[in-house]
Amino acid sequence: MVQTPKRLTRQQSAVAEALRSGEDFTSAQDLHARLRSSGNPIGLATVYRTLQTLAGDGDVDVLRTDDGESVYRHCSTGHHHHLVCRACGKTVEVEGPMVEKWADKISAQNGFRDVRHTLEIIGTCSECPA
Amino acid sequence: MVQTPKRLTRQQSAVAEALRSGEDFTSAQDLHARLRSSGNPIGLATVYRTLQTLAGDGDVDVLRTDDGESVYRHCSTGHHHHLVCRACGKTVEVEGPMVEKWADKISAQNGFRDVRHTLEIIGTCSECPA
DNA sequence: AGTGGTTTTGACAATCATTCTCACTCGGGC
DNA sequence: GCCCGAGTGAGAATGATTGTCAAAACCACT
Ligand SMILES: [Zn+2]
Ligand SMILES: [Zn+2]
Ligand SMILES: [Zn+2]
Ligand SMILES: [Zn+2]
Repeated sequence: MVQTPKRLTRQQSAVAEALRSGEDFTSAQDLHARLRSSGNPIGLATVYRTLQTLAGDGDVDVLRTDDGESVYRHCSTGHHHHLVCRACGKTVEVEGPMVEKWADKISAQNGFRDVRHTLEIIGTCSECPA
Repeated sequence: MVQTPKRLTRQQSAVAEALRSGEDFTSAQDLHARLRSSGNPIGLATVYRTLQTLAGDGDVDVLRTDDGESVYRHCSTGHHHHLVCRACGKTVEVEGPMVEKWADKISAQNGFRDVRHTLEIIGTCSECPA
C-alpha cells in the first residue's frame, strides 16, 4: 500500500477558503475569476481539479443549474438538501428524515441497491420580487 | 388573440413516436442517430427543438445524467419521480404524496413561493451485476 | 545548498453537447 | 401557380469542462 501524499498547496487553500467565505452556490468559472481579481493567481484547470477533489471528499456540495453549469458550495457535514432562490441564489439547507425513509422504502420495494438520490427545491424567496 | 399555428410535421411525429416506443431515458444525440439509421431523415437541430417543445408542454420528462447530458423519456401524465438503474437504464416511475407535502411545507416555512422540485433516485436494479 | 524523484500547476488545445444562423423547403390559402 | 410564414437542417459558433505536458514547486536526504 502506497501512502498517498496529501500536499495542501496555496491554490487549494485559496479555493477552499473562497468557498468557505461564500454563502451561495458558485460556478468554477466564477470562482476562478474572483480568485484572480483578488490577487490570487491560479489556473482554471486547477480550480476544476480542486473542486472535483473537494466534492469527492464530500467537503462541498455540487448541483447543476438549469443551463448545465455545475455550482459548488461549502456545506455543513451530513446528508441534507437545498432550498434555493432562483432569483438571488439564497440557499437554505434542509433535512427531511421522512424523505430519506421514503426513498429507501421505494428502492427496496423495487429491488434496487446502492441507491443514491438527489432532491432540490427551487423557488423565489420572500425578499425577491415576482 | 392570435391563433397559434400548430403544424404537425413528419419530423415532429417521428421524434414523438420514437420516444413513445422507447422505455428508457434517451439522449437527443441518440435519438437523432436512431431516427436516421431507421431511414428517417432529420436534422439534429430539429431533434433538439422538438424535444424542447415536448418538454415545455410536459409531454416528456427530462433529467440530466451525471456527465451533463440531457435525457428524455415519454412519461405518464401527472407529477411523479423516477427510480433509475445506473447500469441498464431501467426506469420506474414512482409517486410520493408525502414528499410533495413535505416540500410544500418546507418551502412555506422559509417564505419561498412558486416552488418546484426535482427528485430522482439512482441505484442498481436486481437484474444487474454488482 | 545540491540532487533526484514525485506531485502539482497552468497555459493552451481538444472535446462535445447544445445553440445559433440563415438560406432553403414545405404546404395551405389565395 | 404564387405567396408567405412556419419549419427545417447543414454547418458554424458557443461555452463549460477535460486533456496535455513541460515547467515549477515540494520533499526528503545528503
Ligand atoms: Zn436525502
Ligand atoms: Zn431571493
Ligand atoms: Zn439494471
Ligand atoms: Zn414531487
